[in-house]
Amino acid sequence: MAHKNLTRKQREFLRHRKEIMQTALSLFSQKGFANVSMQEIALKSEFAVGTLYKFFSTKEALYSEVFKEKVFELHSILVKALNIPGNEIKKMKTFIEKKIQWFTENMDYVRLYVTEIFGVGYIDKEEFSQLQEKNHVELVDEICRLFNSGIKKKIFKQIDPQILAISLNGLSNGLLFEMIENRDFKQIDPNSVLTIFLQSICLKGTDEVV
Amino acid sequence: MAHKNLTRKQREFLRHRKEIMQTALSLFSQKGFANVSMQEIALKSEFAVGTLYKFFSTKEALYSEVFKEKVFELHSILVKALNIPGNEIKKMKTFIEKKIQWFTENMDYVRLYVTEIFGVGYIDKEEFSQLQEKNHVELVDEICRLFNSGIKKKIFKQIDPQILAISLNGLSNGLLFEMIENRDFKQIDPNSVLTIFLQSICLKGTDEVV
DNA sequence: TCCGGAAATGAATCATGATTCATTGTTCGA
DNA sequence: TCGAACAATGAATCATGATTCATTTCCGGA
Repeated sequence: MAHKNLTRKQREFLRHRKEIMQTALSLFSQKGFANVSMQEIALKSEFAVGTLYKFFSTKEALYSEVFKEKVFELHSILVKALNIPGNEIKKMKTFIEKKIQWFTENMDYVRLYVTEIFGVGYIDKEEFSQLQEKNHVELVDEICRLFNSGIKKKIFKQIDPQILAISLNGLSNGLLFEMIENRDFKQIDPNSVLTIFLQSICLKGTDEVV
Repeated sequence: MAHKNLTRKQREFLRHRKEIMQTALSLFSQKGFANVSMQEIALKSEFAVGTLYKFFSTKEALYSEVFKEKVFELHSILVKALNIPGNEIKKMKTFIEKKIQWFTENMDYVRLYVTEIFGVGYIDKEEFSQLQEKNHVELVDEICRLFNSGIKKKIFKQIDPQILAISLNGLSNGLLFEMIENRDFKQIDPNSVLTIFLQSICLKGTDEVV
């Protein structure tokens, strides 16, 4: 990104801002929006309360920034995964793997994410659901494209790609759900579950194709 | 349940209690724990604030009661669904249908449910996760039993029932996820998704079996 | 009808925590 | 070195809403 031609002051400003956001993310993730006070964020980030307000006009604004940054991060990882070089099955596997990896690494954050998505969140509803909608549609489209091309190549059976996209999304979300709900889930390899799904939509066995 | 041999006073007490809980459920579901005040619950339920405290020692306690009642309701519906008369596929379908039906009818509440499960909730963590753990294990066991008996009867392929149970749970949860995240999801018939899953684990086509 | 105690009431108390702003510290060009 | 402009500080303010409790209302028996 544009990082040159900024004065030292400006760079410092940005660095401080980022520091605050990181602290806030970690606290919000651990304890949820309502259970974190500005005092606490100030303390941990080693700024004064008043200073936080120099960067973010309200607690909600801070939260919103922090939150949206992560949404973008995840979305871009997923889209990227669907576009790696390789055949359709490779792409699907990468998609799932990346998703699971990200969720695993950001499990604390995922809680916030779910809370917001499910509508009892703290971010301005209009703004967020619009963003969310946009991402969601984009992703489902991308997955549909994947299935379509797989069907054309006779790798997949001829099933409505829309339904497949949602099944895939649903299955992977469900797994994540399971992982989070049930901490000792790790004994189970997500791949084995994915395999079941693949078996049902692939014309041939998956191993020979990958 | 035991409802006779109570004085009128006692019955009235119970009725009032239930009324408060219903109001609270509806408010909490719509706006989440943090965004509902005791004043508001009092107003809507047509009792005075002080009265609420005659029934529930704190706001958390009220919430907890309301919340747990619903958890029991869902759990008992699911267990019942797995034990209707019929073959294994019939049971699975009923299970999914009942689950989807309940989630659909209680969509507002589901938000609370998810929030709690994902750990940023307001109910005493220890107590709740113990209850949740118990229910979850019970359910997975029940589903495993189902798959085992299906495998024995050669209706299902020979796949680790534990993995199947989690896949099924994951898939149906994921669908619900999708339904809630994306309001216009209703265009898609959950059965079509279930069918994909069934195809991959059934030895024969499902239609002939049901 | 009258009385004692149970039940209900809601204004007042109190705790928490977001937000403000007068004060203090820092930077840097003259 | 000096001081104007900018940045940081955190104690004080203020709003919200949970909880309490002194008072009132209700009820059943004498």
